[in-house]
Amino acid sequence: MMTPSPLTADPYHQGNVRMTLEKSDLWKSFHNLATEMIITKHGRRMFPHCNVSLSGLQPYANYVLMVDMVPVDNFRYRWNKGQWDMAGKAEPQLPCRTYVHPDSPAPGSYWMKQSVSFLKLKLTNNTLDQHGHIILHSMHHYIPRFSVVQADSLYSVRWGHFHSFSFPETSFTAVTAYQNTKIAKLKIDHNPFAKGFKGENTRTHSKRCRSNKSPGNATKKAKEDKDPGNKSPPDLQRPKLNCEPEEQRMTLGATENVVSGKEDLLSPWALKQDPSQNHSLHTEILELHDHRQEYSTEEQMVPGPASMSYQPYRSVENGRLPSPSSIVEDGECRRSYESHVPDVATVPGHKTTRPGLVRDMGHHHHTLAPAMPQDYRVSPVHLPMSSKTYPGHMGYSYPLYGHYSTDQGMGQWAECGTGQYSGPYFPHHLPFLTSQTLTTDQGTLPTQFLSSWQHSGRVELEPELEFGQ
DNA sequence: TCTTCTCCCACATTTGAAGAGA
DNA sequence: ATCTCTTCAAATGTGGGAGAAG
Repeated sequence: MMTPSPLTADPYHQGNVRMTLEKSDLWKSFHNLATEMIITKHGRRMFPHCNVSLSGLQPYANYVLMVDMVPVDNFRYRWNKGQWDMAGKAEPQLPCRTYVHPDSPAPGSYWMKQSVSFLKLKLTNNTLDQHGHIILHSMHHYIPRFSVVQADSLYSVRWGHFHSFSFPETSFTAVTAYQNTKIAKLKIDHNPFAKGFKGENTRTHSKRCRSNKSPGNATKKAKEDKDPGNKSPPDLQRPKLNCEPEEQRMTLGATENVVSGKEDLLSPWALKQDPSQNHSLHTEILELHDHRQEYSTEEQMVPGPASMSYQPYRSVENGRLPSPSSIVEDGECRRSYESHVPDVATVPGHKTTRPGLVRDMGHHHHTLAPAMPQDYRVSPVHLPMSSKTYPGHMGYSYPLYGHYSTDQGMGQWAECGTGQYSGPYFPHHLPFLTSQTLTTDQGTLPTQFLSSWQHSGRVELEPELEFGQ
């Protein structure tokens, strides 16, 4: 169900970029268990890795593809008795690096020719990392955000329109060690690099024997207690967050009672709370219960005009992600979203794109992750509300230059408030770009461009002030 | 004491160089 | 001389265990 070839030059499609998540079924399998991604000091690949296909691009225009990790909420979590519980406020924001696909920039025809893999993307918890890996906090929730920018070079990205996409099933919790053993098993089952852990006559077994030499392995016992799911049948039921709405839990076939006293801590981990999303994300589970009718599908099914402006607002209110209006279920393994170019002015410095205004717009301003922490809400990147939005619209686009006017100096980065993360990650002379970007034959990126790239981690972090308050 | 992180291990896959053969 | 194919070693990626750190 891909869009017609752009060669047809259908004017109604020229501006419509569609992105499809490959191996969506695999992602959903992990998502059902609450995906965890290992982060290490030296960087760890994601598994499943991000793999998308694109359509609707202009074949002869150059595009830059990027992905960054957006915090889903403003909380830190802990794995407790088989589920993720909130464990306080999130750590101060880290430099949010953007991984630029090494093939960027490339013509639209190139990107559409085959699926685009972000296999080499690595996650790290090392704030001093200088390899361009994406720096994340352990025990925090993130969701990858893919961006497509029409730009002839990495220099001109900031003047291009961003088409951003996010797939709820790709959200994950960054961990330094797997908390949910079911996730580990699922990874072993599907990741070829982990085949060494399959079967019983593996090193794991021998190691266990070795570890038996040390009697009274408290750690082991603690771990068993840690994941009581081990003792339960392998029903592959996704651990439930305390913050999940009750009706959703019930729909998912949960039997546990809602933990009382946490209702006011409703997590904005939107993908876990959007019933319509669950409708598609938990198909495997729901097949057993067939409670689909219990989901409110109006967002997805009825993109009426009345909801056009309301939905993003409600998304925030309920901590939901808007439903995609153009979800394409291509078999079991692909989901796609279409990004419509918003009807926004493209004049640099356009008011609607200024962070200040975005802030004034409060939680209305984006459709991607409405439950973002405050920091990201003021992010000038999430601002499609100023433009024509479509209900249930996952993808969005925006003019980047609007956020970083040409007269914007580096000074603003230095204005980040006190009390925020003050680690060594913010030397202005160090580009927070991927190694791919840095090694491109474009050479060193201009300062202004660098500053714009820092937007997602730093520039937008004006609200970091809140952390210090 | 508990939770989280880091290091190391053994195993599997991937990659690229080297060599053989056509 | 060139190309293709095979072999092999090194590099890389993986989850788990043990112990350290806080």
